[in-house]
Amino acid sequence: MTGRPFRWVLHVDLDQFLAAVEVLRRPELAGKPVIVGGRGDPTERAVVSTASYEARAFGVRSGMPLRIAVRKAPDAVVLPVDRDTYLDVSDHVMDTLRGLGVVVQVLGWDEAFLGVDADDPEQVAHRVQAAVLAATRLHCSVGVGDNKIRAKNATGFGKPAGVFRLTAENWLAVMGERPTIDLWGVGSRISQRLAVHGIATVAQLAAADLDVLVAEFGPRMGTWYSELGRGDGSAVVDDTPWVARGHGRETTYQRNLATPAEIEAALRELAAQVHADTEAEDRPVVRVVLKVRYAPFFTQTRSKKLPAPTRSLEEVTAAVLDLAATMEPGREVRLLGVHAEMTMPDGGDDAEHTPVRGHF
DNA sequence: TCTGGGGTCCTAGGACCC
DNA sequence: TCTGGGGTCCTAGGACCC
Repeated sequence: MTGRPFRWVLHVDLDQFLAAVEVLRRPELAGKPVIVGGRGDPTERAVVSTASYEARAFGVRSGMPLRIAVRKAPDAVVLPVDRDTYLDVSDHVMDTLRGLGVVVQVLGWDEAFLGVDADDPEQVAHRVQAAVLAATRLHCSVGVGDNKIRAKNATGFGKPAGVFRLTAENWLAVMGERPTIDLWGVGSRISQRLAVHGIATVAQLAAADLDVLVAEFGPRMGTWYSELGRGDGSAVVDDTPWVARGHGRETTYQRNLATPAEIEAALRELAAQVHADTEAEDRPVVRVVLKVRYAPFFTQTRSKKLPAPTRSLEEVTAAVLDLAATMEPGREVRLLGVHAEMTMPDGGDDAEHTPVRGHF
């Protein structure tokens, strides 16, 4: 199945997902500030994955260093990230959604687009919320849109546990005066570059000269940002299971690596882990990427297409060590990452591509 | 304040060929 | 001696998302 456009797109987003799952299995945490991040040790180099609403009241945000978070909320309970549990709960949620007879496009652990042709999408949204709550005791918010962009942007207005509709009719009224960074796919850098051209709000982006955007961002991204400003986009919902283009492993070391021997040992370990991930999918590696973050904060990447696709750990490791030979000698290494791109299975690359990166 | 780990996609520019 | 224009492939780096 390759997906089709729907009359309505629903964007379902679980509220404070990781923190909510932790509270479910430890009911005594209900109502308390809860922070999920790293290994649960706020003295380590790690960041917040999710904070409960009570912790957010202290100014804790996801992506914030754990050390800073506990300074803001000293009484918060800090818990380690438990990926396997969240994945199990996520599967249960997605199965529940599929059980409602809608087309489900999974976006992440706690998010999905639903394709709906009903006359009353809010009624479907409330049915979705009730079903998810009954099956998992988790609350979710639902954005209703006439395409995926509007549905995705609508969800935030429904939080927590609500429903909000955003269509061509009310897009500018609701979004027009908001800063461009509120758009899905516009981050701090792009919003700054837009501001240089006098584009600070969504309405200004919607009215901006396409030539200016294309000159600044290129033909593809310029056109994309122009559409984003108007809320235009695809209403195709596709339930084809996601096939990863590659796998990577990254480690930030609690103490920087200094000697060539410890760096090589770390690279061999990462290469072996990545290789195991590609083996598990039974697809050969076509390209390897090495990412190095030198202390304190300077990142380099090196990549290399392999002469031929390979399944050999020795060849993958050799390519990684080859790339590592260009690393700067004598500098302390804070982070190492090894990423492997794999061949795509036949017909696995015909999905609709969106310049919003990283959804899966 | 000091920045994780899992990803994807886009662009610029160099090398090379005709 | 001075050197166009188009295409493709590849790498490095940037930006964004959850």
